[in-house]
Amino acid sequence: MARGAALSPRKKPRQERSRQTVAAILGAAAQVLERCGYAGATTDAIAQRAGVSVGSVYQYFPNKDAILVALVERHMDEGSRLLAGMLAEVRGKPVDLEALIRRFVDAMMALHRNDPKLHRVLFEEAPLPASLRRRLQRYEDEFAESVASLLAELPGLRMESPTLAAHIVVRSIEGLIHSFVLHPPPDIEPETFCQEVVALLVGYLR
Amino acid sequence: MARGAALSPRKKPRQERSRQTVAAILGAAAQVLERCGYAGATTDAIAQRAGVSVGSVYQYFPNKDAILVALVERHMDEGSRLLAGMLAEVRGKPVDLEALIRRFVDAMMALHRNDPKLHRVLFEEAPLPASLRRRLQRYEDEFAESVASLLAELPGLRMESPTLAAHIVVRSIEGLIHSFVLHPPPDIEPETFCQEVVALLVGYLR
Amino acid sequence: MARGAALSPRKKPRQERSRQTVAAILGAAAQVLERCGYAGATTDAIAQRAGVSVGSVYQYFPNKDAILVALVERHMDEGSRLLAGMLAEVRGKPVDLEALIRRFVDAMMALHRNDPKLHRVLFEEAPLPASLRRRLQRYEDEFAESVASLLAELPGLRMESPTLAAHIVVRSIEGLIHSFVLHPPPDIEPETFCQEVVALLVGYLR
Amino acid sequence: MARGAALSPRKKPRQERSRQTVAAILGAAAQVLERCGYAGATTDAIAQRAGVSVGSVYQYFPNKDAILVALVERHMDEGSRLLAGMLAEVRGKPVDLEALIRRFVDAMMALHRNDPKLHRVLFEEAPLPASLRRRLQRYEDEFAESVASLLAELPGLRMESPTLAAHIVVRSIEGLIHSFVLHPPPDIEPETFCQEVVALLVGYLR
DNA sequence: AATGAATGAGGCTTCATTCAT
DNA sequence: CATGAATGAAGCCTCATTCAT
Repeated sequence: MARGAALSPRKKPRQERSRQTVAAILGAAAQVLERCGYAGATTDAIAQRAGVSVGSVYQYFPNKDAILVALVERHMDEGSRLLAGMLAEVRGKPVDLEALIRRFVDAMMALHRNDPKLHRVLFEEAPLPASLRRRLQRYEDEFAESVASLLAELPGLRMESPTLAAHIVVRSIEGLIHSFVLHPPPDIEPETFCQEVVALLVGYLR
Repeated sequence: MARGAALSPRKKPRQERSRQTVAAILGAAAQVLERCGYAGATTDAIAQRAGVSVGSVYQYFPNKDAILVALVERHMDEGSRLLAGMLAEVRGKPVDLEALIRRFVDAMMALHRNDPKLHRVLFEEAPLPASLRRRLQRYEDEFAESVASLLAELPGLRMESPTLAAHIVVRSIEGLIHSFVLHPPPDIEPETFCQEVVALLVGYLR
Repeated sequence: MARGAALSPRKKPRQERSRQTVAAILGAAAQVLERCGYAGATTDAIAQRAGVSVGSVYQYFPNKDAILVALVERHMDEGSRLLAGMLAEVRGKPVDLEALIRRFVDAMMALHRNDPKLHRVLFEEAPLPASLRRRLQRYEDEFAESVASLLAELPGLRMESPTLAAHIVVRSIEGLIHSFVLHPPPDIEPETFCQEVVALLVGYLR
Repeated sequence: MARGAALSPRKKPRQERSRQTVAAILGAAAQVLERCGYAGATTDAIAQRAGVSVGSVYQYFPNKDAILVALVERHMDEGSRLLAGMLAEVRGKPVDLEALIRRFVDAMMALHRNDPKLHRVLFEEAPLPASLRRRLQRYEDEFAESVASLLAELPGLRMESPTLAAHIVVRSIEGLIHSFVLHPPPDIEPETFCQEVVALLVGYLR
């Protein structure tokens, strides 16, 4: 990891062609990371798979890690859109606990189903720069806070601390689904699994 | 990572001196991995910290991966001893569900508290050879099976599938504690957290 | 540096606009060379500072060397105009030795004062193509010859060889002023320095 | 040029073999620099000419510039030994001005005769780190100071400022010989040239 | 067995130059 | 003609591994 160096994209693509190139690079990086892991994702491999030359990669990203960061950000954006959407949707009309949890589980499942391996490489294997790690942390904390306030408003739940409960909820959903998607246990259908996760948390909160 | 190469220690250390050297190398590798991450753990760094020369490292390990594998095995051994001990202890006398879960949680906590960072590097960041990954998987499955049969014997639990339940239990404990140790949420004591995890699972199973 | 390639400007700028562009590029190259040294003077940097695209640079110069060569030629032209002017002025009316040397020193000082750093980069740091180096050499020899014949005509000088004397004169003036401008010794005024150089050479020739 | 980075040798060679390797690398670097200039002196070229692999180069030098620095230091050492020796020799017994200057000229000639092109590349073409440039400057100033005090003690010299005179002496000798060695003017023998330089300075100082 | 010097493939990055728009 | 995106050879450097001592 380049320390303190520029990690943000180098140049905003002005022409249409450039935007395509950047997209191709990010897509290629995702594929290569998924297939070969962090160590195997060389800049040459990424460029080749993107169908461009290394030079083009460096026209838009100051170094290899910047590609990674861009990818993580793309994932974070997607994730936060999904979760924010879910929260907004839920906040409006009153829902019962089970429906709430189920939505949450579904959203998380959707988030992980796309490319679970890439997710793993990106968030576990890759040595992300500290700043990005902090942002991730902050983001997860905020999300947990939202869930906490949501739980606090639900009637009929006995909790000592909504914050603690929210943490447990957020992290067990995240952890369970992550592990399920990455190492699916034999003979268990996703739907069955999701129902069980919902049962786990409803039992906990009620 | 050299794939498909020999990964088992090159030579069984027969003499005392050799055994010490191997231990020193493994200890050094653990420290370096913890401090510098996977990328920073060069063979030179490990050798230096172990107080031996690179040549000596290759006297006992055929390649860098083998060190990593040995380290993972050491951790697995420790873990399986801990968990097996717990299972044995529990199997003898009848315990109630809560006590059972609590023991499990405590064991897992003990497993992670030692050097959480090393654990993370070893099991998430490092690109373990496929064979080892399979062994880890198999081991976890076996453990889940043990838990399943244990649960099946407990009276008063309504479960559709002990296997599924065991999976949920094993993975949520593992996931929650892992994340708690690595990214401790603000203002939450370990003890409080453990109690909450227990509550989560007891609520689920009962 | 591409050796043996075409080094003369690719296309004579016929139109006003082109001439401006070429001038802008040369000016930019001078600035960039001065600020960033030879290594830092990339074609992109030059184009950017000139306010044109790299493509445009290559419209007028077949390669990077050609820019450098043009710049050196510009400097040589300026220098030879200055020195030729001085020689012409001196040849007409009879001057005494001291005035002659003083003029020479002043001209050389004027030549170096403008942008000493650029001068250094251009003539020392940059790997000029051999052909240009030869031209520079030839030019300096011719100039020394002129000085030699001038000295030969001056009465009252005892010299074994006007050629040798001229060489000594030309090169010591050049060398002293070059070094003075680039690494000014502490607490010495330019004027004082010039007088001293004059004294040196007058003492030598008389 | 690596900024602020380590430029001093990486590892003191302990074994005899290492010392040979370091010597070979420095020698090779000198040759390559001389033949190919700064730009052409790639690490691979140096390693190849030294008969070792790139890796070996980096075992002893942290980066390419460190080789250059070592070379410059070697030259500086040689130079300062030569000049210091000359100064010491001269300080003891009383010498007349001409003999003094002559010694100086001879020493400088000796310094430049070895590998004049390398000298040029090293001190003019190569972008030396600022710290080294300062050391060079300081060294040259000290030497000029020594010469100044030497001159101050000589009887029968009329100088307004020994410091200024010393500067003129040091720099004109250095400049003239440098240029003579690098671009020898046609039909002038070194001995003739040296005598002329001596004449120049004796005429100046007396 | 131990040492540490030597190896060299391979990764990251730059930048002169070309070319499609 | 101008633009700036694309190219890719080539340079620097690292580090797992081997080998002479």
